[in-house]
Amino acid sequence: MTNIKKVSELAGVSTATVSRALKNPSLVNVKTREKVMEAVKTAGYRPNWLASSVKSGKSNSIVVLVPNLVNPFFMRIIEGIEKGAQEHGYSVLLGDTQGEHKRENEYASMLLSNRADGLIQLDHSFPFSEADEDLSKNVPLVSVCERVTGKDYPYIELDNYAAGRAIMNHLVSYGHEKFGFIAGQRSSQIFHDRLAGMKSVLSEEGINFEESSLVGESYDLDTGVEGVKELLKLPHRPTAICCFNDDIAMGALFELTRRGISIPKDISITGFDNVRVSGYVNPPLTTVDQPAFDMGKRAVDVLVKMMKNEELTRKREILPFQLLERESSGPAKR
Amino acid sequence: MTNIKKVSELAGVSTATVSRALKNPSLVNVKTREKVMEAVKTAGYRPNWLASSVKSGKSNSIVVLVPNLVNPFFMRIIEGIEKGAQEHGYSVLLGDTQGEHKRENEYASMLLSNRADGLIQLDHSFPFSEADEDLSKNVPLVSVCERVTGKDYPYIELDNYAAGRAIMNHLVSYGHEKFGFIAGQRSSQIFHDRLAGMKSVLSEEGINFEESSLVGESYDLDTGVEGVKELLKLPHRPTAICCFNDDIAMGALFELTRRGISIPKDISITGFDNVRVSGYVNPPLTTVDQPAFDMGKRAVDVLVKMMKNEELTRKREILPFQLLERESSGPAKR
DNA sequence: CAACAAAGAGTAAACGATTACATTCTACCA
DNA sequence: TGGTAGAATGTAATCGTTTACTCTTTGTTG
Repeated sequence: MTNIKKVSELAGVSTATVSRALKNPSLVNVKTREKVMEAVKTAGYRPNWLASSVKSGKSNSIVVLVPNLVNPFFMRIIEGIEKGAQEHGYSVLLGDTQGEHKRENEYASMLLSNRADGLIQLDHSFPFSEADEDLSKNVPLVSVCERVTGKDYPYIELDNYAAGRAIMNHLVSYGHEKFGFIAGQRSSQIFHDRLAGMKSVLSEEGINFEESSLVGESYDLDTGVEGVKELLKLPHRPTAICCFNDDIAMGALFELTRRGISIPKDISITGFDNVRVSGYVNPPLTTVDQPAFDMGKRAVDVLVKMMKNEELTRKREILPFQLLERESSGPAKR
Repeated sequence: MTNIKKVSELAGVSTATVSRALKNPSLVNVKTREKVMEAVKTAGYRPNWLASSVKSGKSNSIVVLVPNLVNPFFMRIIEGIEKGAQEHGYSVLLGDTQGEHKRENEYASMLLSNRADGLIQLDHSFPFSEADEDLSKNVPLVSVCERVTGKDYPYIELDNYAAGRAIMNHLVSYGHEKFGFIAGQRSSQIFHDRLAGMKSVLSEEGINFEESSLVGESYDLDTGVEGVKELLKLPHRPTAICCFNDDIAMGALFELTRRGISIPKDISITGFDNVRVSGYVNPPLTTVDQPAFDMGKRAVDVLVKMMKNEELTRKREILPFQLLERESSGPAKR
């Protein structure tokens, strides 16, 4: 192992000088500096990151808790996180939780053992009730997409209420009156926000919201398939189906098409997230674009502030969304 | 900060005893052990991971170099890596390279500064020619999917040659004679393997391979769209299009459908990877299933062996593939 | 020319753990 | 009863850096 001592001997100076030459060059004489650099080069020396970190007490790493890596929307967020982390000089530790509390706890405890300095979650589950009590303390934690109910951790999201309204306004303007909804977990805060937004438009239009028209409990393609099956059994078949993400919507689209139901002629479909492939299915999905990359990047900005104990100007960051009216939605069939 | 010294004072023992009680309990008397555990609990002590790592010289972390996080096939591999790493007690550092050598180099140098002990790449580009020369040494490195040409780093992949043959046999058995190919980077080894497999079948069948039928240079949905545009301009329109991954295939499917060309009646399409959504487009894609999760997990197994300086029984791990004959391929139009 | 500031470099003490070695104590056996 | 093995614990060195503190040298100013 080539350590700082070897370099110092090679350069004929003390280890302190080597360290200064590398980290704080202005403190050492130009000629010595050059000698040191020369020695560094010939020795092939790289400062031991572990050692510096132990000294500073900072690992310069952040953990990202992701329920599921295969979701391209999450991954886009993580790309943003990665970029932001890199710019701030942090590394990203991947915490694939698969939704298990045990794993979430494991990754989160990295904060307590100095393996990581902060945590970003793409879920709303941490810190959960049975979580390690030390972790419920004021650790640097930021939520993206979701917010933690009852706690006041900062979070980055978009105005899901407004987005819900936007989708529903769009459909209502096409004359739809009978809706189906395929959703994810009921515990999700953003689910309630979006639904509330949609309901607000419905009530303005004097349209009833029926509990039976809300089906589904998770987020994958199959949820869309099963959701459609359920919705088609309803006494009044919906003319528009709002899905809470693009995967669900693509599943729904698949099942409807398979049954010979034409989109959007017979039924309109909307998604959410604007994952890339949603623009390449037939027909392309009407959906809400979320600035996923930016959300990730902003999350890091906020987290870095917290880790540096800087004051946060606000706990809540709302990013803009955009309704993409594509071909999966159209005039209601009468 | 609660450190081992505080705990030792609280328990009325030396720091050595505390350390032993935690890491090597059999060396400590039961009663003392309990006292220590008690103190650990009341102090809320967690061993400082950085400090232990400095001592051992091992960071117990591995870096994963990914060209692109949004690809669900890569992400499935990474899920496998994550799982494997966790089981072996390693953490995963995310290295999103976006295909840039500079970034690859940055992440790879984590190995030299003790920030990580090993590296897994989902790409074939590292170590590239201009790479830091220290990195070209014998570092623990495993490639998944791709292999590094010219070097003998271990790699995990499937028999792409055979998979290429399987796809082509399938199409030939449907009577296809005129093919189009939409591919990714020419520098990719697996690309050549698959193409060679396909060509071998063609030559057995006495079918000519035309250079002009091979288009495309990257891996995304647009590559499929553009590829189709190009292929349709050919003097003899292909009756089957082989795409080198599912994203390309879905792009192709999208563009063909948009032009009113019916799949598979007019043209058959095949993909590769079996990403989840490929079974939920209309029609579902004929593709090759790769055991992505297992590939990731196996890569970690191999890497861990390397990091422990154990002997590798073999450098090359070939995993089984499966041809999924779905509805995007069918009898050739005559 | 005395006095003092500033620059440059070295010494040694941290950081928080682990562990080789030394020490103490008990128990057992000849 | 003396000797020894083994268990249990403490002391202090160590990992590779960083940095507070000290010392020397040089330059500046009244």
